[in-house]
Amino acid sequence: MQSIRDLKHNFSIPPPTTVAGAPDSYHHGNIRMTLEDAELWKSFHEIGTEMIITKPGRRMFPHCKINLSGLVPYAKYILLVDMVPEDGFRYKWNKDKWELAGKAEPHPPYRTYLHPDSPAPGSHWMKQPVSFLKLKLTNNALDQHGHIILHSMHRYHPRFHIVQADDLYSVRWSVFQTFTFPETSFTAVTAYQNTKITKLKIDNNPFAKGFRDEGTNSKRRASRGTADPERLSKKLNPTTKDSDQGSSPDLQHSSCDGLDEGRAVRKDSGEVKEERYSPWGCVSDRESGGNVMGQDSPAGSEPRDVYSTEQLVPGHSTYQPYRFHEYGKSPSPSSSSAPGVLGSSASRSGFESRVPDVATVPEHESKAAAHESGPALCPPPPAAAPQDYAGVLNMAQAKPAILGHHPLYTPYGAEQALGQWGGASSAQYTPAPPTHHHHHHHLATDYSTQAVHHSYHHGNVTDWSQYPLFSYSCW
DNA sequence: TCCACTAACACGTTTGAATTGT
DNA sequence: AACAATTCAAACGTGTTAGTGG
Repeated sequence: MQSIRDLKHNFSIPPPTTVAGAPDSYHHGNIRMTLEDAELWKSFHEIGTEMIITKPGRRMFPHCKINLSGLVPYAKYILLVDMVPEDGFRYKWNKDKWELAGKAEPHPPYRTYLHPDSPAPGSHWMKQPVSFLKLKLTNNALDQHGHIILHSMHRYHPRFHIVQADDLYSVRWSVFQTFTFPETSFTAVTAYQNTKITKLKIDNNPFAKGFRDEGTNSKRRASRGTADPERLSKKLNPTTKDSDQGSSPDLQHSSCDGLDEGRAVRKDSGEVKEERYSPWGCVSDRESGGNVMGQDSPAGSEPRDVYSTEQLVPGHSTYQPYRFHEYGKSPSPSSSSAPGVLGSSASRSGFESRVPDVATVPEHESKAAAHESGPALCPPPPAAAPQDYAGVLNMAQAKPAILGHHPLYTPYGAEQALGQWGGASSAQYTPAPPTHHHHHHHLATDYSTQAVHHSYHHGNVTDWSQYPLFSYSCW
């Protein structure tokens, strides 16, 4: 194993790769996905995007918004988003740049965000940009709100998954396609490190508008010094938002993450990466990330391999290894020829794969689900019946239809569900049992129990499988 | 002392129920 | 009575900053 010293080797995060002549979108088969607000993303990417993660959960900014086309209008699809590590390292902000600070820590429970409109017909997804505004990131490994859990000072990038399925129960049997956009990579932080990023956020995020006025800041600063008694009392007011659990309320907003209305569709996004592995591939355990990446120089393309190497594609015997040249070379700004990326992609058939082992847990419907189906389903061996792959998903107001009348595993609605959440099989993260029921509107998969492998395991599966969309927990 | 992180803050934005208008 | 438009208070989403803990 390399020492941190070796790893550092004068390393610093290089300027983001500049996309030159890259396609503004990419499509698997007939499906085409483009990133909305690509320019904004790029402006952040050029500086080094940082996403704040807090205990209660924090939204992303820019937030993920995509355009879709090529879907079968009448076929139903489910959209999912998850975050995967960029590499196997931990970073630190030193002076004015990012530096390696060692190997990445074991990743916390994996969760996947389900777009609240899911499932919806292709026509619905295509008629306007699809935003994931309500997606929240947290650094709380014990989070019970279903937010995506990340480590601070680690780098990640979102993956967008499109699954053709009538409901979450058929996801496992459905064809899914995954897309990623280089410019959406970011470093998770608990406090902004690069002031340029802070400024960009303030200038572009409406919610940060209050900080554009310097006078306001100074004023606040002044009042802060004198612990105003009134303020303190105000804090005690029941109506005051609870900073810790306060995030739950937002989940109650029914208008969340819907499709953006009347928004102009921009298609000038940068190069689009596509991943052909199966996010649902078998899970071995997080360590592989470190192992795989740990050997390589961060400056090289290797780090990328953590998520770009060949993936298990259940149902496809012709799976081929695939590597993202560009994406992996963040250090080399020049390597921007997007064509290479696409060119390197293997056979198109590889883009599709079966989605196995999917268990869903629509939160806001957890109660109903619990009623209908009762407690968690603890399935038999993997690769068996649908129920076998009970997973934990935090769903943002997923349509009740998703649950349909199928039995569900409810992480929040049912106590036992939570047990799975923490993962009896997860030695590292063992969230405390829920003390109360929540209406969870996020659908997230908890991968804390990654020891399980499904039977679709392909011969040359790689460590990629450690980043599945769904966990095979519950047993 | 340094670093990562947290909680409390102030304040603009957004939400959504109540109210008013057609 | 039904629906649309408007109001407005509460909740939410922000970056800041002092304080905490290792």
